[in-house]
Amino acid sequence: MSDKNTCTTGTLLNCCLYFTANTLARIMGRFADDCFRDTGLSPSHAFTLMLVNEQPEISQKELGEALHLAPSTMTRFVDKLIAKGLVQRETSGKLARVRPTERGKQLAKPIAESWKALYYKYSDILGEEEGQELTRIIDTANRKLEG
Amino acid sequence: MSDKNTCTTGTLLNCCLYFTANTLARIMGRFADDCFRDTGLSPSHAFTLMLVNEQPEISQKELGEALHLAPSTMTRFVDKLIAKGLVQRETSGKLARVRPTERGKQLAKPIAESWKALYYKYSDILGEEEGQELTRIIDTANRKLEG
DNA sequence: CCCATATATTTGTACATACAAATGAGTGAC
DNA sequence: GTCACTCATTTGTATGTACAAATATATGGG
Repeated sequence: MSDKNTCTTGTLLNCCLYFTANTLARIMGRFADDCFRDTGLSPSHAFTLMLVNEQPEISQKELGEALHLAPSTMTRFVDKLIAKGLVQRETSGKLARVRPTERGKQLAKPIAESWKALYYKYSDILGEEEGQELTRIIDTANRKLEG
Repeated sequence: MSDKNTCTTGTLLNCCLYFTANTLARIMGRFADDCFRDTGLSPSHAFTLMLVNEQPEISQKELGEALHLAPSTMTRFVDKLIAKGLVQRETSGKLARVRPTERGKQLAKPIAESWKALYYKYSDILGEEEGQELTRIIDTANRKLEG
């Protein structure tokens, strides 16, 4: 008769995908914050810069699509990266294209390393195979849910 | 040779648990916001009230543990529920116990219904079995990751 | 050429959440 | 009984993210 099996709402919450997904996201958020701390960027900003480094002149719309983030969020992200001197925004017509500065390019390697550290951090706990499997399953669900 | 298989960072992101977990959480957040809209509460606040209704005189610490949220976050949540006249805070010693008001109790049913609607909303897309399976897998991972 | 419409971005504002520091309350050693 | 310590809560402040409304640019029909 473990506590785990009594049917209180407390445990019922764990049967709710909204709830478990949010919990996982917050846990991973803490992990990622730790790993990316020495890049001086939050994980999302680091990912943004990573995409910009990889595809210079990418538009903000494209960034938003790649990151599944709202347009206004991309504006704030790019604003912040500009403030840190890591990218430039070049508005050509109605598009805003984003390009890395030299300092931005130099961050490519530290970001890649932080990202790898994050991968190992959760893989060490979940097991590498299981971690990948979990990621794959969630990704598949995301595609379905996004319609 | 679909685009899906080219190895750009854009697709690599989907192999990152931090990224996929966050994406899932945001998608589910939108679903939940929709479903809970007519309760007048955000999903997290609704869950908080649900726990209070189920275990009157629960302490904020216990609420935080059940919801995996930081103590300061619980203070804000309870503040908000008080402002809406749904719960009362009764500080006895160093503990803050929370109890539902009549209006809070009346919300129990609408909240339960919204919750069920949320369940069906994602189950319809993922399949009920698959949704449950996904939830279970994430919950298991959460337990491991929380240590 | 001008209007209607569609598209990309920006701005104002708001919400959920967290961390760190401050407060307030109980507890055990002496 | 007081001092040191721990614990629950609160407060100040900051971050990430979103929505809705505003703006700016393109585009196609007349």
